[in-house]
Amino acid sequence: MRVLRAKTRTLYDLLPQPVLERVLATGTSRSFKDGQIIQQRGDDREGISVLTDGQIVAGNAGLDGSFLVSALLRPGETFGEFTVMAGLPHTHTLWSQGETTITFIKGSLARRLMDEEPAFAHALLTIALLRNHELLEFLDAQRRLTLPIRIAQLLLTSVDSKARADTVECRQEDLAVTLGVSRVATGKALKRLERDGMVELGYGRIDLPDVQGLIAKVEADDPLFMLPQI
Amino acid sequence: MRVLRAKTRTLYDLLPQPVLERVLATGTSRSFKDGQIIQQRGDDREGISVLTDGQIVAGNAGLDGSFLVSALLRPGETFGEFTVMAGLPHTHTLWSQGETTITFIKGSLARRLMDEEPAFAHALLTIALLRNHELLEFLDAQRRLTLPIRIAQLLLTSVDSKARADTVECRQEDLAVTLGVSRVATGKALKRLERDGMVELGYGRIDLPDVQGLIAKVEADDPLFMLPQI
DNA sequence: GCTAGAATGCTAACAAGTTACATTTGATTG
DNA sequence: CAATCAAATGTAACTTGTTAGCATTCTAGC
Repeated sequence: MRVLRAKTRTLYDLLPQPVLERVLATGTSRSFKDGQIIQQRGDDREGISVLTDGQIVAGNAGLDGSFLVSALLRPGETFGEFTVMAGLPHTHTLWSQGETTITFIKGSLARRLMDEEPAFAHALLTIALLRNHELLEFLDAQRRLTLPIRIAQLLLTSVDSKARADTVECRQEDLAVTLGVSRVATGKALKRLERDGMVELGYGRIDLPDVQGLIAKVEADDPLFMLPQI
Repeated sequence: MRVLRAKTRTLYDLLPQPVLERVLATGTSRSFKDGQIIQQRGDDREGISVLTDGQIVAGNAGLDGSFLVSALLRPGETFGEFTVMAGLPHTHTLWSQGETTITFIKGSLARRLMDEEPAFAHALLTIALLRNHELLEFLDAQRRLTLPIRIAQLLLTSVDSKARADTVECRQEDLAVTLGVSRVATGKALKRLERDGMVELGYGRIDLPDVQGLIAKVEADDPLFMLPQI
């Protein structure tokens, strides 16, 4: 599955090298094969995990047992912080996509580390706030914007915003999963964008023949839409 | 408007008194009359604000200009942290409900304060993680659970979980706003709960004649549903 | 070239939410 | 103590998204 999500800042970007090394050295490394369950919704094992290699899918079972994806994690991203700071159980079931490795820092060690390395606490705060921002924007978009516009926003995150035209290699299914809607709805919305000349649909790819026009269209509905500039 | 939301931990709960006093003394106090705009979506003024008195509604305009509420803030709650730590603009327009007072700590001072008072950084991290958790649970519930169940969860947050029966004084509109759905959808869902004998609808009030039964019903769909235990 | 599996397209029936408008409720008042 | 009116709730027509099933198109690999 292709990850479609704006790149976020992670521990790798936010910590000075020596601190990062100390953090990773404090934890213990664990590896998972493709499709293994890393943790279950409701687990209350206290600790902070850093994904060091591979990819993780986060989600939960719906009422009918089907699995609903909530997020995709990439190397450098962390999870489980709130088990340490807030004593809350894990909200999501995580499973590995391909070979993955995580570094697990158990609660007591994590707390000590935060006291001794203010930069660590600082980085975790920044990450939590960024994630918060992302969640709020997502929720907001879901309420305020139509599906075609949300799809356009998502496509634009994987594109050179200066380009005149570009191509995104992804399946409609990938878009659907990230936005939490069905593939059928995604297909319909893409067709509407195609009628407006904003995209051209291919097999496993979507061409954006007029990136600037698409940006303008999105900004007309969401004036504060900004492409991530990290 | 009645606030329907589980009580969360705030700076007031998380900071030792002397630190709290220092934090509040570092900022400057501002007051707003009922209905005044405190900040606009997109503002990028850096600073952390603490709501010290009154109530704030957060939301944004939809495509048609109508206002969509995203959150209700209560005394002790903070906002704007990510303008300081992540350099991001405000996601929501805020406006005061009734007379409100906030304490605004501008970016540079907030950063210094976090360095000098680790407890402050610590508390902000806890708050951010709790909010994260709340947002993830909300998003998750929205995808996985039906509206009647989500409404039941919400009603149960304002009720004595030990009681046999109880009453919630709120308008259907209040429930609708907190869940981000229309009042009509809320009414329909409540009717379904009424047919199941789980609620009795009044004018500006909802009776829960069988609190334990309602809890059981919710837990059947969301086994990890837990009443807030602060 | 063929072909099989993957991805997309289409349809129909249904579910759930929205908007706009109608009705009921209960506090206020002459 | 009716009459009134704004607040709250209810109803109906419509929109959008969902599921399910199947048809079609694409492409990597034989």
